[in-house]
Amino acid sequence: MQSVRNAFMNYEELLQQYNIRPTAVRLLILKGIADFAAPFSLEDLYIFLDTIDRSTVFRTLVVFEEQHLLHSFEDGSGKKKYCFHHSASAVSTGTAHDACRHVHATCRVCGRTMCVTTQEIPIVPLPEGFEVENVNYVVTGVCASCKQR
Amino acid sequence: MQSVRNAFMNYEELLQQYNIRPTAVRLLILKGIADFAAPFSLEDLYIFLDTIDRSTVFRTLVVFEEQHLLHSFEDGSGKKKYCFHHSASAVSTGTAHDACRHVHATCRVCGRTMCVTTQEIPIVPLPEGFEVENVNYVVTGVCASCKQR
DNA sequence: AAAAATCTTGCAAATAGTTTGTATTTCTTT
DNA sequence: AAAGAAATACAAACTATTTGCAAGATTTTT
Repeated sequence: MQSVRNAFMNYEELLQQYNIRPTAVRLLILKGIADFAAPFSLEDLYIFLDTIDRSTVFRTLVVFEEQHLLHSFEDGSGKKKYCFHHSASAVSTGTAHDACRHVHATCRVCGRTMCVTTQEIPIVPLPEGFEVENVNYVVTGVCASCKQR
Repeated sequence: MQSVRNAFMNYEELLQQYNIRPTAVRLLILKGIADFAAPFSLEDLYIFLDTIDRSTVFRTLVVFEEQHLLHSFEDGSGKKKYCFHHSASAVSTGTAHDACRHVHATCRVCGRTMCVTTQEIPIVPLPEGFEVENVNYVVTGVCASCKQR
């Protein structure tokens, strides 16, 4: 699979790869998402896109997540955050393997969340018989640039 | 420090240890909390206590968390969850060491969240200069008893 | 012990964020 | 081109949290 952040990628094909009908609005929303370097909230995206209705943005995010183009998680900010999958397995496997496998670091001061992709989330032993579907590991604190000030 | 779950503990002393004035309402709320074997939401506690106002319960939880008697986290259910610290370090150190150090497992079917205290959360390398204050590791899936049905 | 100051609580309402109902528009298929 | 299906916008509902304020309780000061 091509990288979702490749500057030369074809957004239309990308949506089709994920079995999402590439409507005009969805392409606009996808382009908007690609402009975010870090996880974003519904609000972030809605403000950025400006002309598209909030409920449309919301329902589009639901579709994108259902089709595993995005994943969502909570970082403690009170707003659900979304981001692209960083692995390339989503389309090929279509299974639970497309769950998020990286750590998120949220700065309490500036509110930004970063993806920590240098290492996968370490697995811990769980209660007997618990079937894992998703793992969410969020570190909260103060980022380097906020600490200087 | 005595265990917060000791059946013979003195709730009044416990609050004082955490620098919380032990009012009648706070003692009722603390006793209510002690009846939950697993993390609970504001709503859980409010319904359980029944006679105490929701905003009072809320503000009490804020105080309990500020004084590090409880910690809170999000498990993806949309409701903030609270639970006692499982370590005994809170009073003695008074530092970031009283942050939650264990994994939570949430069942998508029954909605319950369990504390996985068999092992501490494994540490991962973070961006240069990031100062960790809190770590939240939540596994979502289906628990053993829900899987049987 | 009374008065003043501070903290706590209950009630009501505001806020924030997400989600849904429905009519209209757009797209796809026939 | 017409019919059917899907997507979108607008409005409003819903869920959970949070806050303003007045009344009550507790602590401190005089």
